[in-house]
Amino acid sequence: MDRSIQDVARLVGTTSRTLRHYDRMGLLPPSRLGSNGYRYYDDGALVRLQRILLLRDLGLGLPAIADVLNREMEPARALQKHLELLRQEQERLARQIASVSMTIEQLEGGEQLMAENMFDGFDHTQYKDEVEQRWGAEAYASGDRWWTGMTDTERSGWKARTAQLGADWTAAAEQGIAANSDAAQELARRHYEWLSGVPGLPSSGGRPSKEYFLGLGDMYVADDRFAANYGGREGAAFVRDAMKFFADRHL
Amino acid sequence: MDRSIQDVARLVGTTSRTLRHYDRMGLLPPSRLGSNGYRYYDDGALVRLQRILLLRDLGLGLPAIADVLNREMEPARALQKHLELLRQEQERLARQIASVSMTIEQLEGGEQLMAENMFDGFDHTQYKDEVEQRWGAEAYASGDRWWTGMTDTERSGWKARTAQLGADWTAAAEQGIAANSDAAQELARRHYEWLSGVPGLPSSGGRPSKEYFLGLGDMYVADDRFAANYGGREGAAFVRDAMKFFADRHL
DNA sequence: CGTTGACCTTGACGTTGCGTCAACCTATAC
DNA sequence: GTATAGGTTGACGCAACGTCAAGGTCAACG
Repeated sequence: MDRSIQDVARLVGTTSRTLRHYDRMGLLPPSRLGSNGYRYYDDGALVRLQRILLLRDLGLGLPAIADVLNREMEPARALQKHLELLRQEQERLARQIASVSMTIEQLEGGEQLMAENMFDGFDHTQYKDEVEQRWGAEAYASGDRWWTGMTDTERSGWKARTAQLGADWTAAAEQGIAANSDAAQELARRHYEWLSGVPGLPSSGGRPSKEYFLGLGDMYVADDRFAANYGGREGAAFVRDAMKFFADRHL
Repeated sequence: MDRSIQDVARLVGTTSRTLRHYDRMGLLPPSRLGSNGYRYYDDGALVRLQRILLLRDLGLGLPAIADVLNREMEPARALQKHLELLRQEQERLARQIASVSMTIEQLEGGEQLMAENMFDGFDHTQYKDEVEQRWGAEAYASGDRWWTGMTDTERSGWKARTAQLGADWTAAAEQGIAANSDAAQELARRHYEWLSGVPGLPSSGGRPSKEYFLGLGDMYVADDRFAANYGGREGAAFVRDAMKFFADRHL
């Protein structure tokens, strides 16, 4: 009752290459080896193969299948674990589909694929690593580029506010006004509002947290790429001081 | 204004390895190469990189991204094509989730992972290659093992009918009755009904097509693995004749 | 001027599950 | 004997990089 590798392959609807693969990785050794090196499979091997293919069709990986068949893991538990992965994949796909759909709409609305210099160096998602170290990875775990969810008008509006804010900060710094002056504090308030328009930041109740706001000010000074937007290090120091004053008062 | 590879990587939230990868595959060459071999990127390269990452986040493959950026394909059309793939993936996932969920329920209902010898050699999905050559691949394109969608009772019922049908055919063949006799035609009718319970077959209006039914009869004779279920080649020939008679009358 | 540490280079293997040759031996049938 | 089908062991390919490995370069510090 032993069958050759081709017989088995046709019988279960797969290929001999697959069976050799399963053999080499120890997932399904043939029940007998001919003196010529041929692989022969008996009914027991067939049953095991059917189980393998069943689990494979359910989407499990071969190592996971091996765990189940070698009784190193409860089938139900393995499937439960796998089910969660599948659900996550599905959610990821759903988000991606939404993003792609919106992007298509924007493109058909005559917009370019991406405005040049859209962020003017303000893209906070750039500082993924630094921020993650301070506030944990989950704040950025979504991985989506948040601005893909913005409409055309929203984006251009945000871009304009961003540029204006940077210019106003720079001007104020050059005038040498005090960080706790009303003008500087008004700028700090605008800065906070502007930040609130960036989803995905570490926030408490929909708005950036005090810790994030303060940390951000420090980064403006510490990082030249940021500082450049506020008139260099001195300007950035002024911004940071104003932000700290604002945060202590209102956050 | 040229930036080193690490600067760029941190700036956009990726790694230098990725940038080298994009360089080697021609997707994003550096704007300048130092005499020391260092890669330097200007603002133009940064814009291109941003577009690459945007499209990548939408799930496009790098070759597809290259097509878009090299203006060999309309962005909107590329995204539309991609959107269809995503939708198909999502449907596939949904079906898989349903299958996994049902399997878990069965397992928790105390059932084994799979009954041994469930198909008694009748599994038509075995003959994927042969049937695909005759009726096209799309009939089996779904790839799902249809019976995973059956409940416990459905499966055992189908299994019983299958075994009974094979036994009845064999008995009739051994009695030497005519293929166009009423008894043989009744068997042919039962065979057709039985086949109808196998989703995924090439059908016209929910039931197997005449072509499939006739081709199946031929295969019963031509293939010993099938013939064995009907009492060998002679029995299979009887079955085929009865099926042809039935098909000409009723299909 | 030497050293340290950060950053750069190319090269190559690993990942997942096989498909697809390539080169060569074996079994079966006419 | 030979044609044909089927068996064997490599080894590369795919997608998009992660991850060493080994070694050259650059800026700063003492």
